[in-house]
Amino acid sequence: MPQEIDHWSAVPKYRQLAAILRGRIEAGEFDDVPDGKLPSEASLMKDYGLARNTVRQAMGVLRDWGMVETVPLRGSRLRPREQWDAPAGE
Amino acid sequence: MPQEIDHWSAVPKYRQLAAILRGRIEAGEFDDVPDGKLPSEASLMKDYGLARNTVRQAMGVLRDWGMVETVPLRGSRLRPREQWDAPAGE
DNA sequence: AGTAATTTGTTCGTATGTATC
DNA sequence: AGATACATACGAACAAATTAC
Repeated sequence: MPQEIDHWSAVPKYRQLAAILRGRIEAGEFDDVPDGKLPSEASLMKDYGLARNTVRQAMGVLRDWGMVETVPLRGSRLRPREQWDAPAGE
Repeated sequence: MPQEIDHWSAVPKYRQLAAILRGRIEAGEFDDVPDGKLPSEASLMKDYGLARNTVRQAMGVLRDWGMVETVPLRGSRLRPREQWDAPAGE
C-alpha cells in the first residue's frame, strides 16, 4: 500500500483516500491497466480498511475533479488528463 | 420544489420540513405513487438542502403523526388517512 | 447454456464529533 | 443544559446488470 489512512487526522478519511488515489493516478500507476480501470470499491475497502460509503465518497471527489468516471456495474476508469479539473489545493 | 426551507425562521428546520411534507401529502402528491412511497432521505436532502439528520428528524415527526411508516432499506410510505393522528396545530 | 461471483446503486439504521443558539 | 443542525463514518441489506467460470 503506497500510503495509509490516518485514523486520527482531522482530515476526513474520504478526502485522505481521494488524495491518495490522486497520487497513485498521477504516478501513472493505472496507465498500463486496460481501459485505465481503477480498483473496485470492494478492493479499496479492503486495502484501506474503510467502509464502502467512505470509499464511494472518495470516488465522488475524484469524479468532481474530472479525473475519473464511474460506470454502473463496470467500475471506475481514468479520464484523459486534458479533461481534469484542477483539484483544489495544488 | 413546492416550498422551501426558511433558514432564518425561528421554527426548526425539521419542523418546517415536516410541515412541508404534510402539505404535499395532503395535496395528494403521492397518492398515485406505487405503494404511496415517499422520496428517499437522500432525495429530500438534495431537494431541501438539509443534512440527513434533519431529514430523518422530520420523517420522525411524520411518523409520530401516524402519516408515514418507514421500513429499513425500503423507504417510507404513506399510511391510510384513517390511521393518522391529528397533527398538532391544525 | 447456465449459474455463481462481481460490481455499482440505493436505502435506512446508528453513532460520534463539532458548532451554535 | 438542552435543542438544533451539519459532517463524518460504519453497517447491513437489497437490487440489477455484467462478468467469470
